[in-house]
Amino acid sequence: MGFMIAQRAFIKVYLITMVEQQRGYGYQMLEELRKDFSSFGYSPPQSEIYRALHELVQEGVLYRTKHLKGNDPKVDFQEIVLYHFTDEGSEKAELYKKQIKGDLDRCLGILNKAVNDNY
Amino acid sequence: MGFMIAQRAFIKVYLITMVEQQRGYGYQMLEELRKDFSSFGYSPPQSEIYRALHELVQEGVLYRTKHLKGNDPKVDFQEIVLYHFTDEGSEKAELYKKQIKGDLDRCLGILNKAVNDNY
DNA sequence: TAATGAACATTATGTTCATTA
DNA sequence: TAATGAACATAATGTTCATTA
Repeated sequence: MGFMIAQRAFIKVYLITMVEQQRGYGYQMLEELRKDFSSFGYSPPQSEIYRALHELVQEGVLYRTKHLKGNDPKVDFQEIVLYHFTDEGSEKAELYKKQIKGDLDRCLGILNKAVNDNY
Repeated sequence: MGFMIAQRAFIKVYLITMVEQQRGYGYQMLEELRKDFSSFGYSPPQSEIYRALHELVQEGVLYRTKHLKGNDPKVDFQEIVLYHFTDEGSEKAELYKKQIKGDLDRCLGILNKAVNDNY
């Protein structure tokens, strides 16, 4: 076991939740997370998002589809990658989330204890 | 800023608190921390304790004194190292603790948000 | 085994670069 | 600039070894 939860795992859980809600592609999720956490002074690095997504694909949780962003190819032909659950993906994802939930609680326990013990 | 608090910083705060309370030497503090956190599945590695203590000395917060562990040198001549605050040490330590408190709260905020958002 | 310390190895990250229907 | 990805660099750890008044 490590000390705190790994950033990667933390991000993966968010990505899973976002895919559940059909929310967007990598860059978009990155922006959303950055916005959501900016008040905490936390800005997830771009590389971590993509690494996390790649891992989820590797692990057979997600698969990818490519699309053009805009509907008018003349104006906007930027390619984006959307993510979806594979057949066993939803199940795997839930298991993973459950595991990470334990980790989050563990970290909360440790940190709360530290506050109690030292302040 | 990083993601979670670093283990080193976390341990340093505990060491400072322990030195405030005159509790023991490195190995002993290690054992105590391990015992305290065993229920969380967290066992701080030995190297981190010593590294943290060395850093606190480097930073001018603590200084060291060497002693023999037992009072009877025939029975026990194991050398131990005790730590004390330097003149400016207490002040520095309090500042450091204050800083880390902010970090702890930040981490708690992030983790609680994650639980709310994903579960 | 207790106690300290250093050396070594590895992983998780952060940073920068490359590419573009 | 938006979007994706890979490459590179480094810091923070975890693991093992050495030493012992």
